[in-house]
Parts: sequence; C-alpha cells; structure tokens
Amino acid sequence: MKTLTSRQKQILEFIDGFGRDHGYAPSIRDIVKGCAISSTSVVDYNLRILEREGLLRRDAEVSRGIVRLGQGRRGNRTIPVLGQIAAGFPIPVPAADTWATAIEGETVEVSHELTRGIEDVYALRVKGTSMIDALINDGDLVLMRSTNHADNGDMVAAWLKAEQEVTLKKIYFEGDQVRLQPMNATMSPIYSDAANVEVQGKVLGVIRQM
Amino acid sequence: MKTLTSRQKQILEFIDGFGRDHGYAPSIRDIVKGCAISSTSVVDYNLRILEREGLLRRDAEVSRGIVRLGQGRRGNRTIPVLGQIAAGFPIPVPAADTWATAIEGETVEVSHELTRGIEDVYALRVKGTSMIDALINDGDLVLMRSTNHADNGDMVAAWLKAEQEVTLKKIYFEGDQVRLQPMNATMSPIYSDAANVEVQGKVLGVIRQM
DNA sequence: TGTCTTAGAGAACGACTGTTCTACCGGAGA
DNA sequence: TCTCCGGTAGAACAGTCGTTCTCTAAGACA
Repeated sequence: MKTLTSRQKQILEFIDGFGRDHGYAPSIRDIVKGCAISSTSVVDYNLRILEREGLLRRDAEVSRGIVRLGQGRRGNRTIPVLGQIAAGFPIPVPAADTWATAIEGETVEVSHELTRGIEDVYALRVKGTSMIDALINDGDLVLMRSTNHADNGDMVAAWLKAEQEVTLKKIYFEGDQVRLQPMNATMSPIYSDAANVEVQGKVLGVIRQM
Repeated sequence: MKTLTSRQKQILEFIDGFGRDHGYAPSIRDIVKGCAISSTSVVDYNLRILEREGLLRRDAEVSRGIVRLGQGRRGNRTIPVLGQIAAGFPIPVPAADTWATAIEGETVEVSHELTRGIEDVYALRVKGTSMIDALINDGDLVLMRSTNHADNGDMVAAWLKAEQEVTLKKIYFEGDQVRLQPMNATMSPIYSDAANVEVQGKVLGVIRQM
C-alpha cells in the first residue's frame, strides 16, 4: 500500500468523525466543507484513491454511499439468550424456529473477537452455583457454539440421556466410554457410555457482570 | 408506546436489513421498493410515527439520514488492556498519559451493556491461577473501573502498601480495619489497617475466551 | 348521516449529491 | 524547453432524494 498523503488521512479521519457524530456517512460536499477543500472533484479524486487502497467502499450514484472498511469497525453480533442452564435441567438444542422466536427475547451483544466469526452461537444464563467448579458462577452468561461434535478436552454441554440431565464439563473420549471431567481436582469425573452422551454445544466463552 | 402496525414493523426490519447489507441507511425510495409500498409519502408518514416512538432518528433534508435507535445497536467500546495482574505485582492506576499510550497497544471491544456507560474503564489480563478462588482463571480478562472508592462487598483490586502487593478480593470496611474476603469459603480473609489499603479499581466484569 | 382519524396513493418541487469535463500549476524526466 | 503526471479548482449536468400538497378510502363515533 502506498503511503497516504496528509489530505487523504484528513479525509479518512473526517469520514470516521462524521460517522460517529451523525450515524451516517458524509456527502462529498460535507467533506469539502469539513476539510476546507475547494472543490468536490478533489474529494472525488482522493476518494477514488482511498477506495483503490481498500480503505473504503463507494456505491455508485448513491448519496452518502461511502462505507468505511478496515480496522475494528466490524460491529457487534447479537446473540440470543436461549434460556438458562442448571444441573438437571435440559437445554434445548436450538432449531431453526427456536432461533427465530428467541430473537424476540433477551439478547446480548458481543464483539466479533469473542465469537471469532462462528455462526451458530447462542448464550445461556447460568442458574445456581452448580457450575462453580468450572469457574462459572450464578448469573454468568456462557457463550455456546451449537454443535454435536467435540474434541478431547473441550468444555461442552453434555446431555446424559439416561440421567436426563445436562452438565457443563470437560469431555474426554476413552474408547467407547466418555469421561466428563469437572474442573475441580477434588471432584470425581463421571464415566458414561458413549451412546448415552450427546454433545449439545461447546463453550466459547464466559461473560460475567458484577 | 403504541403497538406498531405490521407495515411499521416491516419498514423497521427493512431498514435494519438494508443497513446490514449495504453499510448505510436506505433512502425513502429504497424503502418504497423494498416494502412494496406505492408512494414515498406513505413511507414518510410511517417514518414520522416511528420517529415519534423513538425507534429512529431522522435528519431533515439529509439523504439517507435515517439512524436506527433503540435495542442493542449502540456499538462497541474499545477498552485498553493496560497490563497483566498477578499476585504481588502492582497494577499502575492509569494516568491520563498512560491511557493515551495504552491505546496504541492491545485493546478489547466490549458492548455498552458490559460497561454500562461508565467512562474510566480499562482491562487487565490475569496471569497465573492465583485468582482462581474468585472464579477468575489464567488468561481471563477483567474489566476494571478506575476508582479509589469502593462500597462494602465490591470486588476490588486492592493495593496493600506494606506488603507491596495487589489482590483481587471482596472488600468490607469494619471500622478502621478492612477485611479482604476471598470468594472461597475455605480460605481465610485478610485483615488490614484501613490506611494500608488503597483501592485501585473495581471489577465490572470478567470475559473468558476458550 | 356527517365528521374526525388513520392509512395510503400519486405527483410535483426543489434541494441534495455524485459525476464529469475543462483548466491550472509545479515538479520530474527527457 | 517540452511533456507527463499528481494534485487542485470551478462549474455544469443529471440523477437521487426528502418534503409536501391533494385525493381517496375505511372505520369509529356521535
């Protein structure tokens, strides 16, 4: 990338500032005024360069059609809070329609850093202190990736069919057995038949508010 | 708030969708096409209602001057990660210049929900498992509000002057004594002279990525 | 039945705005 | 000196876009 001229940096900064102040992009003439430039063609000229450099996108013949690209502008993901998780209480694996209806309810906003671009993410509010061994407290929000697959050592929400309960544990596959390991050394792991265990989701992160 | 008509909901959803797709707001005529409405005046009429209900803001005579308000659209805060915290290692209370230089370094993006509009927020990365009693693990990010004041029961970063160390504990003021309470019942609280304890910050939240 | 309110349709006006064409200027290179 | 090029000016054009005025229609209410 070629280094930007001071004018181009100035225009870029003006666009960002204008967006923060107004909530929409400036017009060419807004930039003319804001950067003390005397002609719209100069702005157009420099915007073409900035677009070529990949710093913004322009939609032809659209008023205020400048969209800033690059840096941390990607915004938030809105994640549905599908329900609560507590020992002995099943979590519904979200189906397409569950998803839609959940949108109406509680949601959290998280940055892309946390979800890392993963699509099927939902959140569960932890009820009770039964997960305290896993450093997860009452009221915490766990970000879950909806999946039926897990790797050794992943922290998962596991559905124990016979026991009819869900626990949040680390999972280890040992032959046709599955070991569900609490994160507290003083607690014993649960061993179960692999057929009896169904992975409902993988924990991506934890958010706690105080 | 009066309940919205289906047309108003439709327009609202179209605006949100258009914004996601294009990065800028639709024009009135975009809404006309997108919602199969036959006149711009109908859109204008409904937009006025939506504006009155506080669901959006319109800037007069500005192309694509619709700004969606309400729900979780407020965008992110960029929080500087000022350093690490580990037992026995002092946290610098951020001064104005520390702040500026830290901006250049690592940052996290968090939604406004977490910071609740509070200004002086910084983050610390937890090193080691010395805070595990407080349900905070190695590598976690603690969101701190920079303050010298704390209320009874707040979780704070406390600087013990004589011992030259910082701990993350619940704080209780008991006369001229201060009780620093770990969050694990099997551990004993630390009692210290009030003059020996300096609150450096209050924990607002914890973010853990797995 | 007549009036008011809500909702929608259609068209026209004028301001807003992106695009483009021509011209000017200074420095680098031949 | 002449030419080319990056950068700048100014102006005109045409399409975009918000606003507003007039009309229509259906339901509520007295």
